[in-house]
Amino acid sequence: MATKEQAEAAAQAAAGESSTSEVRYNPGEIEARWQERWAAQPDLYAAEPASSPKSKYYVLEMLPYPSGQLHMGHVRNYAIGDALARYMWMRGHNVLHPMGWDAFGLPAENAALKNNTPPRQWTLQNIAAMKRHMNRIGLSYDWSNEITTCLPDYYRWNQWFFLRMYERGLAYRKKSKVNWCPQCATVLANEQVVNGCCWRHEEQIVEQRDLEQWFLRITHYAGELLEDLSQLKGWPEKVRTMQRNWIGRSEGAEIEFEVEDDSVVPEDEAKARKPGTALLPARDDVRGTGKKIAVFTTRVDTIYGATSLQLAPEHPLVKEMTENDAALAEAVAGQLDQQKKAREAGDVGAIEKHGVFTGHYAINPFNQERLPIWVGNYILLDYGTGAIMSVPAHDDRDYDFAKKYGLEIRVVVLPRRPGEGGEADREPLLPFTAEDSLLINSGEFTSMGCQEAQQKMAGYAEEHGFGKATVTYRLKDWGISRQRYWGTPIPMLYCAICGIVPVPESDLPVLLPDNVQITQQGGSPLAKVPEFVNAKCPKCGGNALRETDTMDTFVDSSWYFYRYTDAHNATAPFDSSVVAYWFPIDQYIGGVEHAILHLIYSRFWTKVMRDLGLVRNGEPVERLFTQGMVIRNGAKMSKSKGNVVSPDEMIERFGADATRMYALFAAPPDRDLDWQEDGVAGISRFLSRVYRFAMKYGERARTRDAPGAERSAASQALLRKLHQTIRKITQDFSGRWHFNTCIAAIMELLNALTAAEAQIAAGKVPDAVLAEILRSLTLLLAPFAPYLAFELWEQIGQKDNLLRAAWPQFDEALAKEDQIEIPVQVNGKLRSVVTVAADAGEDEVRDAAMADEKIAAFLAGKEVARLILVPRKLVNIVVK
RNA sequence: GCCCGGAUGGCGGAAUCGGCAGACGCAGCGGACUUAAAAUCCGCAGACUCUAACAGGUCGUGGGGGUUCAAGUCCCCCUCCGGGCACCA
Repeated sequence: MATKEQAEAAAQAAAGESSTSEVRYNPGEIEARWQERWAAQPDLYAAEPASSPKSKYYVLEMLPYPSGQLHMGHVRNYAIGDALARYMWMRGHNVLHPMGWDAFGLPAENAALKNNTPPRQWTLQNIAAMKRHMNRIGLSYDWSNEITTCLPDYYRWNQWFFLRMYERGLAYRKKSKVNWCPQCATVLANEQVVNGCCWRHEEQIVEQRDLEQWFLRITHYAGELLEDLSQLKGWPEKVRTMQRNWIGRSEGAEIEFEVEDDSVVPEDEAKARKPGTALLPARDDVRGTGKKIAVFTTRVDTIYGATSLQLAPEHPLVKEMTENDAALAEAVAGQLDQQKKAREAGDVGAIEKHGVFTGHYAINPFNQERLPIWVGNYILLDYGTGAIMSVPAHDDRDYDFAKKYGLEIRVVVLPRRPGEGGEADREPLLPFTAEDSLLINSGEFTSMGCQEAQQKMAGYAEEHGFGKATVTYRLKDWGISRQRYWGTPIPMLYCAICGIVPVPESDLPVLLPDNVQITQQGGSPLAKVPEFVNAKCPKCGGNALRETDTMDTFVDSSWYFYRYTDAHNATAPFDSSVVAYWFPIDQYIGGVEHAILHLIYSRFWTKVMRDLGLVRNGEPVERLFTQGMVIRNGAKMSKSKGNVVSPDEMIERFGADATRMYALFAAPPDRDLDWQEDGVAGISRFLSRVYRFAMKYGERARTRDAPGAERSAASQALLRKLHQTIRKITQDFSGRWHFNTCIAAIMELLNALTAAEAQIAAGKVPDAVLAEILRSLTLLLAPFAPYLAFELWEQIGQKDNLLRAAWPQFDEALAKEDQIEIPVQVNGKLRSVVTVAADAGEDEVRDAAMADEKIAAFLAGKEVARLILVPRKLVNIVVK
């Protein structure tokens, strides 16, 4: 180790030299120069054709909405993808790294209203601006397959896919309750409703409206979407869990209860019936009406404990019952109203349970008991069958409800073991919901375990024709109709004679007209354009009306990454053989906010395309990476919080290299990143030190001499550090992606170089060694600071394209330390450190430890009970 | 309520397999260079404690317990923060 005096002498020597040949790192000048040169080589980052002998690597960042502004979240996302793309090129892969624009959507219409600029013009201007910003950052995109989703050469294929789905029954129209955002003046998908509010307008309560809508049958793939999640080993567990919950598979049984025929009920009994009465025993003269109520349950084993049926207020049978019962109609209407108010209050979970007795009864098919039929506000129409059997003893919600209305609570399951729910084989604490338990009072199923009973009872129901085992999903079909202008027209016609008629494929694309008056009033703006609306029916030639709704913009982003492989194809969405070469995407990078919406739709679309015979892969993305948010002053950067730092300003002050490198250095990429401007200045200082060092010794690094065999200790040490750095970064790229520590390692390498500067200046490090170090250092920097790397590459006399230069190989022999420090502990406490040869044997290490003065002092007069020696790690001496 | 993350110096973070806690950077302090400043370079730097100094000691990774020769890392319990889902039968 150098003494303080030596170090100061070296510093003085170095300082003296640099003052005579003052070089300054000027990122503005360097980056402007390289940008010009890169702009002159449009195919610099172009992927090679599928015939390339190289192995393919498809790296993709989520395409942005062209708001016109890049924010730090974008910079971080793209810096990660760009580092990976550049690394993969240098590793000899054929890299596809495309970019495009998610260009349809409401902001363009809002901007049109505000500035009186047509959406198309506004969007295309923004795209041009954002593309300039991306190029300024120095991102290695292959623009030859750029996609703009609002242009007809792209959206015609949305229409084409829609027709294919329509032919297969995967696209259909139905009237349904839909989520309506008054501010967007359009329908929202279930996935776009957050806490009962609009995803774009956090304060806006979503209303329910009845509308005719187009749906895509994503539920057809619910099972597969769920099962295939287990194949996605390269996806974050968090995202897989979120999708699993969203799909929400429940195994259970559907059981039909027949409604009792009221006309045969004796008059006195009928009079006795009041809301809240308990169930009635089985009667011999009971007759069914033939009307059935199907319920879905995951606990068919508890069916002997059912003491009422509960229907959703919107259930069709309730509608029927209220027709001749004004009092009931009023009660149900009140209930719906309350429900709506509670939902608007926000906290759905806290809504008090509420019910109305309908006056009717149904028959439990297992024991012929007669269950009162209620309308319960906690029953959801669109889950399961919209009706349940209520088993108060064994369900939390049913228990609350029964307590409130005094319904009978009948225990049919006992705990097997003490602990959960009370003592074994005794009446449990209610409600008792554990399933590892035993049935009682359940006819022939008594004394079975719950799981066994579930199977047997579902089988019994099926045998007797009143039910079956079934699976229910939470996932619902994807409503894609939007009453907006700036989207893909849905290629459908309504003919007075022929009904719904698809636009023939030869008539695609259905062009979105330009001259449209945009208003925020309800209804699609396209409906006010007669030239668009009025068409001829392709079947009968008569007058027909066009569908005036447009598609959800998530349709655009569900398959865009396929189009990137063949964006100019005019006869098909893409060439399947080219897709077969590039897919699946090797690495997809984006924000976790798309964990459900975009990433489920994309998986669905891929499965549809596979079934259409267009692609062979069943999943679009092999590995997914979700980067953390960019935070400043403890909150996510946002205009409303006033803590936004603009990338432009950072680039202006410190350069693109420093800005993007800081985005990788400040935190591991999967964690949130705290933006500190002083940190960017620190990176800029580091790049400046690299630049000055390289410029000072660049001339010597131009040597063509091969490194000689004889090397000074200084060269050995530097080469060791170099190869350790290469090893660290290479390994990190292959999995962990902790670019923050990669950059730290490059800093350490530079620190070692400047610490050895006196020896370097004195010629103790041969030029050939210096050349190897500078070349490798430049290559290591290339994924993170491409401008500086290209500049230095040239300055040290390299002529070939840096991006195609081979990534440096590390040499284990050179990376190996010849001496290592072994910590020595006594009773687990660090007492000394001994230095031994790296290949020292156990005896040698033990002897060195025992011989150490400090250790000897600790051992004096004590008995060594045990000695633990971990090779190359540590020695721990246990004494009594 | 349920399911995932996370908590380490003044700050961002490091410690990849149970083996020297705090790499690297920021901010800070001291110094060199300078007429001066900026820039640059060198050095110091978890807390407490002992010492004139050298050297040393104790404590320390949100809190409490445990396993182990050894725990930021593994196990159990708890607190706080962030995210997702939520009357899903």
